[in-house]
Amino acid sequence: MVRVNGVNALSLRALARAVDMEPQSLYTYFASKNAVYDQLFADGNRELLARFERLDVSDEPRPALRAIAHLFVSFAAEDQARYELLFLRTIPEFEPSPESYAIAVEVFSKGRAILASVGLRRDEDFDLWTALVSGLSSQQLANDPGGDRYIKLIDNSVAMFSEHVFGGRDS
Amino acid sequence: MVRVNGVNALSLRALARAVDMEPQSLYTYFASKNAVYDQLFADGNRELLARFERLDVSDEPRPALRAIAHLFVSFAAEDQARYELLFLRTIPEFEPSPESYAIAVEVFSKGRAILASVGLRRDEDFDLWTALVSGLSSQQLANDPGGDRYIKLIDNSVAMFSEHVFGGRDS
DNA sequence: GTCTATATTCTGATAGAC
DNA sequence: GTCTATCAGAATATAGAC
Repeated sequence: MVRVNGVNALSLRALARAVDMEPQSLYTYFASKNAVYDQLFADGNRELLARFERLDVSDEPRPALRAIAHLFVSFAAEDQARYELLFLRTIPEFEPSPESYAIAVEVFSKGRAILASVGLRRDEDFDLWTALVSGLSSQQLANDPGGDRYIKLIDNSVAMFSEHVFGGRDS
Repeated sequence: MVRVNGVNALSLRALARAVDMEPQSLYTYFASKNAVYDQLFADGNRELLARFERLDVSDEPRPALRAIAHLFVSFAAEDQARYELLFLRTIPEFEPSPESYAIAVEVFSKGRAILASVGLRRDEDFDLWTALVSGLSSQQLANDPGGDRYIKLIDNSVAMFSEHVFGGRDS
């Protein structure tokens, strides 16, 4: 539902109908609407974390950064609503529970650790990296949903970034 | 209203109350709720266009790019809801009217023309530029609203980008 | 665990008097 | 141009029978 109609189109009534239930029965499973968002938030982060953990990271910075960027932008491009829920603050009243937020922190730490392992350790560089990758993601979603206009720019972006932070050499 | 509570918090009733009107009287001014969004969309784009036109663009690429990036990221950081409305596809049912969309196209053309004037002419480079600048913007809004964590990275980002597209020389 | 029934409040929108 | 009155339906959520 959320994937098709956006994160704000979620209605407990429609969700219940989709699983052949009366809307009221959902309250057996979710304490509130935000609890549903919270579950989606947690699931999304778990999925991203799993992909990070499955990733075979090269020792060489450039191939490693390429793989990470492809992983993230693909994850983002797959599902606009999930991207909004996880990375944009688009539902003002929603805040993840501590348990769900902990998973998001884990994702962040994992990403950070991978980047550190290829030599990217400065806070500024990490922020610049996330800005670059999230920019490609959000532009892909907003301006070419379903296409690959910005996905095609990933390798070029990584080259630009690597040159900037690593200079001529490789670490 | 939208600025404070987000783009989805807009209700015609609350809007009417805010201007001391009965909700029904709004229909004298707006044919529908989407017409209100459309007005905001047009106003936002007009404002951005005006700022672009006011901008005194340097002949040198690097200072020019810095000024453009600062202009855009500042515009974005000022107002999360406006940014969502103009640049993210966060209201699924809303599509700007042809008249309003024309203003958005004008903004795009103006930005494109300014970048071309400092030597940035390839489509790919332009897309990479917008990804970088929108990445800084959306990260600033999502992770440090009201702060300057990503704004501080602008000059560094422009240096990285310029080096990549212009190489050693300046155009 | 699922249902019926219901509470409460909100939503966008229209008709027609003044 | 603004109002009153009203529609038709949406929303989240609770109480209590089975």
